[in-house]
Amino acid sequence: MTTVASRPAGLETRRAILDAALDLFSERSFDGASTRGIAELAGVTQPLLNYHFAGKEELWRAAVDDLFERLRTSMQHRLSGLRGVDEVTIAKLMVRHFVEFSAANPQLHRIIMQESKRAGARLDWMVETHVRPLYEYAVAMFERLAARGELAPVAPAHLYYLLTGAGATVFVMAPECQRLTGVDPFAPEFVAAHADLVVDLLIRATTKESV
Amino acid sequence: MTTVASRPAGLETRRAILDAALDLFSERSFDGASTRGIAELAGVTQPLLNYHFAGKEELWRAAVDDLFERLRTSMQHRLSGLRGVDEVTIAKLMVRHFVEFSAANPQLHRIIMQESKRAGARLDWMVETHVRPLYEYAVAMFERLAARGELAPVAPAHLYYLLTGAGATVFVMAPECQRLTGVDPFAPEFVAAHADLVVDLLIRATTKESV
DNA sequence: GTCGGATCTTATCGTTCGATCAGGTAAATG
DNA sequence: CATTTACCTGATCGAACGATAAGATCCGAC
Repeated sequence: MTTVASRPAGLETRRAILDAALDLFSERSFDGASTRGIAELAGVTQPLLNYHFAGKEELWRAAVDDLFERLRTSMQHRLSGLRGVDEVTIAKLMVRHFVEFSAANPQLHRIIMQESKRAGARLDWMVETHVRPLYEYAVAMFERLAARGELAPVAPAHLYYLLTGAGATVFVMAPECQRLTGVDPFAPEFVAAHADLVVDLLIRATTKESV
Repeated sequence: MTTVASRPAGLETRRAILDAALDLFSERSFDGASTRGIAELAGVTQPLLNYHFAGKEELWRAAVDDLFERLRTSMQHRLSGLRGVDEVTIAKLMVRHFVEFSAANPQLHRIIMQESKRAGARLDWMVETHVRPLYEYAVAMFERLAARGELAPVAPAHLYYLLTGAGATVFVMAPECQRLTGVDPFAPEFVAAHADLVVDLLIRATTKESV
């Protein structure tokens, strides 16, 4: 915690600001999160945000960049060393990792859902920079599974939003879930059970005979 | 449009304000929607909001009341005149109506998701006033279906958020869906197909043998 | 016809917002 | 030791926020 090292004290500060920004942006939306609130949560003064980032919009982009980067690296790490495994198993593993990541990082879909409600520059940037590559990857996987007869040839838009909606919503709405059901959706047992259900959902509910 | 009638000119204004408030609150969150923006969308001046409603918070509550009231009445209307129909059919019909209502009124889950991200007075009020009755009804239905062997005895929190997440997310995120996939999720064919998938998902993916 | 309450507007209040400026401190450099 | 540079803070700007006060308008009642 105490700044010890040579020069790069700014890197720790930058990280603290990014983490605080991610929390507040995801929880209170872009407009609802004030730069003063982010600064307070990060333990710094407000003008420091403008020293490290060009402005509020730029800070938001940096936080979102950082979040998607974590998703990519964690997914790659999870799937590394899987040579020769059949694609159905890989698909199940990816869905499972997606659910677990959504539980460990509820900010991801909170921000995505927030921005996706409204067309605009932030949504355009987020989609083209971060979401589309994931979507294209998922679509390609859907198509390979459908060609093998493992998945019904349902339009990818349906499958994609069924997957993200079913897998992430309960973690996005964790405070409501806690209050409404008394269940903590971040509890490891709940996350594991939910991942099982979503995997079953996507793989079994859309097998060829079913739809 | 032109105010014809006797006295209640205020009722039309009140309705215009409520509609505008619902659109902006759901799209830009409570903090992101300004009273001036709502007034402009409603075609009135900003102080008029404080004449018809006690304040921004009160306006938000009135708009949410109105929205949930529409959900209740439309559901009752859809289910009226269904005597002697077996419960599985009723359940399917309710899921279908839920998806269709979510498509016709994307504000519903936009507001629910927005407020559910963060504990607070607005979430508490919304859950206890509007969400809990729906949840209790759904849980009772899950339990009856499970007792008949039509549904696996999965914890209701999973089923509830699978249903709402799978059924509503694509409409909440309609602008992203449009830009990402080129598909308009509000198109009648898309809504119908999505409702089919969700019904299948909930009824078939959780039959006893599956989980 | 005029009176009274309901409806709506103009002007403005104090607060908070994001951003900037001028300066200050401390570590690296010569 | 003197100077420079990276990092950080206090003070403050104009704009936008939610709210209110004071008054205009209009319609039904008597």
